[in-house]
Amino acid sequence: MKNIVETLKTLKLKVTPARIAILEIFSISDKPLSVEIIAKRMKDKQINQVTIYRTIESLVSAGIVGRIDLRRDAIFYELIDEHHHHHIVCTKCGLLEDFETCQIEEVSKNIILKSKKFKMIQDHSFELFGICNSCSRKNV
Amino acid sequence: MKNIVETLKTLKLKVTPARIAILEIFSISDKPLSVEIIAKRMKDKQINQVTIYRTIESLVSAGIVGRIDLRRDAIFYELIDEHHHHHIVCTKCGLLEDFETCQIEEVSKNIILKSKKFKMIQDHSFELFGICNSCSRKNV
DNA sequence: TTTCAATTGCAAGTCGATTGCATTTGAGTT
DNA sequence: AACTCAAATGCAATCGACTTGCAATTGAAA
Repeated sequence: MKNIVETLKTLKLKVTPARIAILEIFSISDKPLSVEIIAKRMKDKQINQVTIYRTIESLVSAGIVGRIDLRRDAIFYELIDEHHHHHIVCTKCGLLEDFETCQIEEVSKNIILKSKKFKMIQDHSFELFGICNSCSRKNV
Repeated sequence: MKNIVETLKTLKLKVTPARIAILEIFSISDKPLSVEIIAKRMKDKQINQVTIYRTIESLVSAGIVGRIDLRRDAIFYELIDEHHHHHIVCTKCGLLEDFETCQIEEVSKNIILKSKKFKMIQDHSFELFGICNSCSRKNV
């Protein structure tokens, strides 16, 4: 992500402390984040948790943040950047690994061509769930 | 799904009214169901909503029911049957369309071969999200 | 500097899902 | 057929992620 203020202006979103802070946190993180995690990383700044929820919602609507269901306690979010990727999640400990695949886009295209009820896809989910090597060894 | 009682016995699960009722509902439904929907379809039978939650959990653990996040209010579930499929979801009205694709299994295999932190995948999510033709026309 | 919709904080509320506990029950054992 | 006990169930209470109402504040355009 380039300059955060510029990005917000381009999107015609008001430049507010909450948006800047949250986008900063996203841009230095290489992992999807939950509202709870974001709140912890903002402890110094005085920003209400409700504001985090609403700010993220505005960023999702603006199309620069994506929502991910990792089958954990809360919803996770991450910046939608040029490196489109997906995740493998450990169902025991939550460990994440990214992977990139361009095949999903092809699959989606094929599917939409065959669909009778849909002509256009906005988004997709594709996450893998397993037990990481570390948890496997622990044999929990 | 063949005989429900036989299935439960094979899985070493007790044959209880709740399990039978829920598996019956699943087996006549061609769509994923939420706990709320299942509860409605069981109004005649006297089965507590908590029991539905716990029964579904046992069926998920036993590996015959799968959990699906359709980005709706609640989690959805459906029988894991021979026709492995995924869904396109209308983000406006929730309309569902199934699709089958064997390509996802291939993609998963390729990914796991490259992974450093995982050697085995249990499950995956793959759903498409869009606006259905009907909602498009309404231009909401 | 004026204006006003958008944003924010606070408190309260919503609602899907979970938990504790006493009771019941399925199914193996005697 | 009676015995045994872990598993399953119902009820009430609770949790916790998320949402909403409302008044106060603020970003940014006029």
